[in-house]
Order: sequence, then C-alpha cells, then structure tokens
Amino acid sequence: MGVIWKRGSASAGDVREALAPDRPLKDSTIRTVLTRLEIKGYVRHTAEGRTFIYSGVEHPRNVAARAVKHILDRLCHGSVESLLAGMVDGKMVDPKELEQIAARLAQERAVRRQKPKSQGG
Amino acid sequence: MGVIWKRGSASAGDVREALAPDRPLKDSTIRTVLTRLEIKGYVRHTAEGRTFIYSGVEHPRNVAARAVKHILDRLCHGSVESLLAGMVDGKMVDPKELEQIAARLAQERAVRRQKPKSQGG
DNA sequence: CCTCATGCGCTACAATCTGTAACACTACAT
DNA sequence: ATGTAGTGTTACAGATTGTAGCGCATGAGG
Repeated sequence: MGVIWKRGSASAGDVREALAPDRPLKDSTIRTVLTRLEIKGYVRHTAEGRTFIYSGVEHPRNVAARAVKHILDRLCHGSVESLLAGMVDGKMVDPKELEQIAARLAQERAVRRQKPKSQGG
Repeated sequence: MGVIWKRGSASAGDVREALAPDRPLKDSTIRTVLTRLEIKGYVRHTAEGRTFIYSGVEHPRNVAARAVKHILDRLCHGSVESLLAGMVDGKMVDPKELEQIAARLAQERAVRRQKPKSQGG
C-alpha cells in the first residue's frame, strides 16, 4: 500500500522496484499481494496495455479516519476528548498545537460554508 | 477485553457470564482467550483463592492513543492535522467541538504545570 | 478419607491471514 | 517462431483467531 499511496499508482513492477532495496521479492509475490489487496477492496486496477496499474481506492487519510473511528468506538466509548486526552498524555500531540489545528479546521469549515458552491468535488 | 475494561477486573467465570447472552461459550474457551491476552501482555491476573482475577494492564485510553499513533505514522505521515481533517471530512467529529476539546485540554495542561507537585501519582 | 463441583493447565483443530513463490499461458516486439 | 514481460492460478508454511475437550488439583460436604 505504502508504495501505491506514495506514487498515486503503480504497476506490479513499479512496486517491486520500489521495494527492492528493502526486500528483494519475486515478481509473483508482489502480484499476489496486490491481488489480495484488490480483493479486499483497498486498491483497484486498470489495464494499461497488458500491464495492470494499481491505485488506491481511498485516500489514506480517509482510511485513517475510519480506522480511528473504530478505535474511538471500541476503546473510548466514542469520546474524542478521551482519545485526545490520552494522546496528549502520551506526548503524541501537543495541546497547544491541537488548539491551532482545531482553529484552522473550524475556520476552513466556516469558509466552505460561506461559499458552498465552489466547483470542487 | 471489553468485559474486563468495563468491570475493571473479572474472573473467567465473570467474563463468561457477561458474554453469555450474546455468545454462550464454554468455560475453557474463555480461559484460552484470557490466557492468550495475557501472553500478549494485554491483561494480567492475580490469584484470588483458586480463581484467577484478570485485569487490564493498561487503560483502554492509552491503548487507543498508541493505536492511533500507529495509524498516524503509517497513514498520515504523522500529521495530526491531516488525520483530524479526514475525520472532520467524514463527519466523525465536529470542528467546533474539536476546538472546545482542544481548549479544555490545553487548559488542563496549563493547570497541571502551575501546580506540578499535586500528590496524584 | 472419599466424592463432587469448580477452576486451571495443556492440547487440539479448523478457518483465515500473511509472506513468499513457482508454473503455465498470453500478447507484444522482433 | 522466439523471447520477454506480465497475467492467472495454485501452493505452502507460519501466525492468529475462535472454539473446545480432557485431565488434574483443590476446596466443600458427607
């Protein structure tokens, strides 16, 4: 997945080359994994000539968001506050920074509300 | 895990009873799972007479925080902002609410700084 | 002391997931 | 026709997960 996300899309060969320094894998290995990922719905492919080009079905950020939601529900009774508190506690985020991020996010939303018919998406 | 976290601690029997309505499992099944959890370090037990009382090693909130950190690193290049943006996007959190939470968290930290020698251990 | 119920340790077994790969077949370039 | 790159199919070991049986020890009761 990493490789595909980093590059946007990639063929089996591309993935193989990208991974090669770390893990010199056989061509078939890569393809097996790619196929499995596709079966699970994480990637999709289109044929470019006789070569399959794989690309992620979803933005990693969305995948992340869903994963976190899952954690949230299972481990924090759905409370975002509890989760963030835990992260602050574990020094994974700085509360000050968090405030700024939250502010930016809120403002962004506000802007989007103001002009909801921007032709994006 | 859920049962143990909800109750703080529990014996195999307790867990079994708690789970029974949903999934009527054999006694040995529960114990196997509990043992496995212990091997993996998620729970710990103390003997109460001949009965083992299991309790979680860590607060679920900490477990959650670590899990999220993992996601953060793998899927968001470590950017909290990206993650939260994704969650706002997916309507998992409200940015307004996020601001409030961040504010509370920041203040909480500030307070803790001010009187760092509160005897809470 | 003998017997019964309760709870533990150990072992088991199928299903699934994960990592790795070989082999056979096809299509394109020469 | 031949070689090469790329595909589909199949395989296989190790780990994880869900579920459970069996035998042994120990406390309760007679």
